[in-house]
Amino acid sequence: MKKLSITDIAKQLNISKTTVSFILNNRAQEKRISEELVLRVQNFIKEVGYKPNPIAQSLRTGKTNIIGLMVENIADPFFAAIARHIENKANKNGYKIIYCSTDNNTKKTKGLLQMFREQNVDGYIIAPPPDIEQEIKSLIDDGLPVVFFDRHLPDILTDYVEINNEQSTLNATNYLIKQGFKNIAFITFSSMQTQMKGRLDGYLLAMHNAGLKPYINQVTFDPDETLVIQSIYDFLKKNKKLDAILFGAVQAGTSGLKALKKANLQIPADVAVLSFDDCDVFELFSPSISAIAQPIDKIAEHTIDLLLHKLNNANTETRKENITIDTELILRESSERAIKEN
Amino acid sequence: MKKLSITDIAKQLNISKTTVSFILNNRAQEKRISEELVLRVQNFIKEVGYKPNPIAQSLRTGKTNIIGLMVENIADPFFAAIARHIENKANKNGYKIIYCSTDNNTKKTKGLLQMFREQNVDGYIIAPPPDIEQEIKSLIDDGLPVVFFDRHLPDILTDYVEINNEQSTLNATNYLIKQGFKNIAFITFSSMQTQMKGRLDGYLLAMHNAGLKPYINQVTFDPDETLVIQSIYDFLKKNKKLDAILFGAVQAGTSGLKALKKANLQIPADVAVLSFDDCDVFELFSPSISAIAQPIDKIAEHTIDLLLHKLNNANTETRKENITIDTELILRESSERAIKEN
DNA sequence: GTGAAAGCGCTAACAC
DNA sequence: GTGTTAGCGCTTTCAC
Repeated sequence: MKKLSITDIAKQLNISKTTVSFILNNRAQEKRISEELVLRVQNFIKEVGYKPNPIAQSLRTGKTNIIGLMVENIADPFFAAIARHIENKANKNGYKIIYCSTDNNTKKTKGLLQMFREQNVDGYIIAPPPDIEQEIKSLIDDGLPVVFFDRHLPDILTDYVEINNEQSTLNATNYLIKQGFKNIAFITFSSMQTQMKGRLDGYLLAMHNAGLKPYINQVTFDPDETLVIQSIYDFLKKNKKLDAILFGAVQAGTSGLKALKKANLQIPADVAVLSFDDCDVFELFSPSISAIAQPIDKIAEHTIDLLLHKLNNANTETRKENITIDTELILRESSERAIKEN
Repeated sequence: MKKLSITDIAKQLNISKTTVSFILNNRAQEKRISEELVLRVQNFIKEVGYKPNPIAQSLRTGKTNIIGLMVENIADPFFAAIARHIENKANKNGYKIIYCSTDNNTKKTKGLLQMFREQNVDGYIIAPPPDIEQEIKSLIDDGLPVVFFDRHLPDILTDYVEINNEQSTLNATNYLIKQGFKNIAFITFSSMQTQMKGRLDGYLLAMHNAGLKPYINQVTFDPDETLVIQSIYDFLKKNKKLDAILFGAVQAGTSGLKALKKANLQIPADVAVLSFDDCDVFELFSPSISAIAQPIDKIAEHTIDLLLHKLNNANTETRKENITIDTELILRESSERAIKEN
């Protein structure tokens, strides 16, 4: 059973395919096609279950109704959750999502970007890796809508959605300071990307304001978690005076907890813990883990909204929107000042 | 700067686009095009950076090089990890992935399936929801390659990759029995799908073999986790004799742990715990949580391999492959028989 | 108000 | 060995 084409429809109804096309694209009124014919066509189409071939439409119009989503890693719970929300809303608006994981790797991303371009995706949602400015610029120059999330590129003028990274770690660090902790470390992945820089800055500012000495451990990210754990473990061994740790990312946090376990340090008696990113099970830990929760729904919602808006208003406006969203500091047991027994 | 088309290439080289097309599609030898011309064309193409328009190719050939991936929920760590592996391998083989989340909802899935069909995806990787047999059958009848994973539909003859669900819970339950537990509950989501049925069967078989009375709690899945927790909590309150629990899915497990905390039950002193699906942080819990680990990499690898194979050997063979993969029982503290103090 | 026809970029049957 | 040409299914200009 071959699929019907617009020509088949036209033939069977003894009209031209132009007319069918106009009716299909809601231009019947504009083209002053008789109410009656419109109805006849619509009924017939529904009856035989005809659907226009989107590939032919794409070839003709240059629009694919596909959005390219580039996350760091789709297996990462944060990005997976973002992907879920974006998918929902995109589908509702007639868009499909092609995704890919950049691994935050510049070279890989260039290849993926090329793939998306060849595929002619209509718009891009990207958590950009470093040093990708040139390729993004070329995208934008060609009039393709691009929205960043989670981080941005300072040299690129485009819409983006971020959380208030600096304020978040500032608040968290201030809280730890108020609890009476003095030797507070910041453990994170080494990165010069905006989100990570913001988090580091917030921590440094709080420590500076309080006149405290900062302890920073920037771990090189590695897919092999044992290396990360070892690196944090070594840092802990070298800095025995630490009484609190702020983790700059959830992967650093969980690896850090494993390192703390390995070092046999009690939380929060020996060292208090607070991690960026909340995670379902943190409340189940003993002690439960304090966290800076990102409002993932909001981030995703704003991101896809921004892109859909650009998609619907091509070239209408060039104003770039930058949205900053607040995080929530969730205080649990791990960051409480314990009464030391002496 | 307009993109070049094959016609432009042909014109600039003063040859016909057929020749260019043949060279592009590696049919130069077969068509006996001179070595020299081939080289000239290839160099020119590389020089100007020409890439064929995949949409025009699709329209012409009916192939899109897109794989449709239907998971239950892309935000679920299991499915996200699967998606990651499939993406990797698909990209390496020149395929892109369009994904969607079915929510295990039949009606929603029908719509998504329709969307994929309209989009003309080349092949399907699906974790099928219930009652979708008709639509899948129609897919297969139309010659479209379909591979299931995580579960299958007994009435549909197609390739699938699953784990050994029944054996997994059989082993786990037997382990608990050997530890000396007598009142072992199985808490899971109510579902008649093959994977869930297998897990239930394994548990029942083990209990039956040991002459023990089964305690089953089949919770209705709800995105609002508090309802799940409450339901498990109620079950715990009604069955105070329980000394061990086997959870049939990781979401049941984490919700269950929250219910146990709420009920103020100590693990494993009051009740031992073992959960289907391992999760990064289970080893960090106090006590650490025992789990049945699915080899996600293997599942994904076999699944995409099966599909790629079908894609490359269209119609060559109709033999269906069903792959069953073993799980790993990871024993930690939560399932150890505690020495009760009396 | 409706239809003929061009053309989006590509592949491949067929001609020479 | 290479070129001509028909179409894949659709949108849209232009003519009537």
